[in-house]
Amino acid sequence: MSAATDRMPTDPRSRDAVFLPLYKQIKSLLVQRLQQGEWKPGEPIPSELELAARFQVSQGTVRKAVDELAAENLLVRRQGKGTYVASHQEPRAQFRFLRLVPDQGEPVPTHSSFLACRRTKAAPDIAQQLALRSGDSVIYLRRLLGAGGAPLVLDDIWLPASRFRGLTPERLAEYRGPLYGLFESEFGTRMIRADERIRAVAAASDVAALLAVAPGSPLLLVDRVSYTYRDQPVEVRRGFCVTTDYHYRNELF
Amino acid sequence: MSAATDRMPTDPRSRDAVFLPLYKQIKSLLVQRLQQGEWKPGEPIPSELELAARFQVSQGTVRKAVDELAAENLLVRRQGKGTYVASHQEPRAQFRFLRLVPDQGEPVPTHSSFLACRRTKAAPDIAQQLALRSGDSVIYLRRLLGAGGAPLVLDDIWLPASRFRGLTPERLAEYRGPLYGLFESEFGTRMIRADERIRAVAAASDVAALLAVAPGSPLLLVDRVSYTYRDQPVEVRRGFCVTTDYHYRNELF
DNA sequence: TAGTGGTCTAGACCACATA
DNA sequence: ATGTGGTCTAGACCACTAG
Repeated sequence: MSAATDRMPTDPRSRDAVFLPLYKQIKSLLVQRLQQGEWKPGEPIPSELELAARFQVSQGTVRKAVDELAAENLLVRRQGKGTYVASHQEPRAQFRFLRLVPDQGEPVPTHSSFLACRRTKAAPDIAQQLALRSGDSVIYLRRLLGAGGAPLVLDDIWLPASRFRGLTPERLAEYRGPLYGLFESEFGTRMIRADERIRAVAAASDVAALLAVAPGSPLLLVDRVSYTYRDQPVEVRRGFCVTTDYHYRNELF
Repeated sequence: MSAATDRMPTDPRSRDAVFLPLYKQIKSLLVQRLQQGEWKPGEPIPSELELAARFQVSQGTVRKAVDELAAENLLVRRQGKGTYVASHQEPRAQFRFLRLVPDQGEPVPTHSSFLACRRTKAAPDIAQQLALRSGDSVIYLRRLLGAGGAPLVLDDIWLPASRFRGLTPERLAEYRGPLYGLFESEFGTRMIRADERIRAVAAASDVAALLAVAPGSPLLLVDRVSYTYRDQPVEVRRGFCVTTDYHYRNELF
């Protein structure tokens, strides 16, 4: 076969003829299957040779598609074993979204307690960020995260109710592990990436009380919007962080 | 030729026989040449075919090495033209290390004024971060960054004096453009990556005065260590940021 | 021993930029 | 028309894992 040419000729009839490489198309098909849950987090996907046969392309083309998905943390390659759907359950991925680390020493296991879990109507700004209509149902959570006895982060979280139907205070109380692990295993929603906006603010009195700091203390405010496959927003999170013994780490490339 | 085998046999004599792929070796050679300044920022490197001939490997192997260096922002590929050494001068790379953006609207050009530029001895913590001996000479800069008339960031910067010999207040005053652009074109030192530690602090009175905020106001404190090729630390920077109309943006993958 | 991903090669052709 | 990077293929062999 003569490579890409026969498959995707630049069509002279369409005026905005777009060249889409084969491996991008394969990549898109793989994401589609991930989204549909054909392969679940933690499970292996078919081998490269099998995928190549299924999609009628060479192994090299499948490889390039899988390479990119692995680089984006959607898949995890394991030499000699296979390629697996990434999961928030694996310890390896635990700290990918947790940037707050102690100034000294190793990260200490955190303890989370939920102060609120209820269904409400989305305020305009929350609705907009979740790509919902204003007034659509959302689930609101308030969570206090502590490390080594001291309060560390107060999170307000909003989730689209449609996607997280059945998320109750009881489910939250009994669940152990990261929140994103619960979301992916219980609700089939896997967080892929997130955008954050960070600023310094003075602690309001209610927040200060919960975090056991003086009102007006400087806090790190982290506004996050999380996305699942295909850039679908699925979580809005606002966290107030005490950064006296912790800091937000970041690596710039 | 029979691929990797003949070139790098897993040596049974050495007990910790390490398999180093050919393309990793090529990559290392390319970084070495970049570090030595054989090709300067903004300049093209030889074509893939020429590099393949020079290193006696196939084009595909060179390609894989270059692909990784491009992914790490050391090189920039331009289809039909060639592969270039990345540069802080290009507008494309301007915002790679500038994460502070306005809450609304497009980034406004900033104005920087230098409040200090002198040679001193490195304090222990600075020396340690720059991999120097305590008491080695460093250049200390203090810079006030403003946007749209209002002060935005106060930066304290420490640089190893040996690498930046000849950096004077006059040179700083007359230079236009990003600081990293000056470093790379005038001192042959190109910043590759940086580690940051972020926290919220209350403004001390002197800092508050310079930033035109009330003492005790919450500020974003960004501690940065920048590295050049081969993970050599070359800059320590401590920035106090006013985040009332600006925020630090971050993307998590 | 078999199966998986990882590396390397050689060659063909395409898209893009420039002269 | 030429040269560059970009895509695709087919096949060989290596490293790693597990039954």
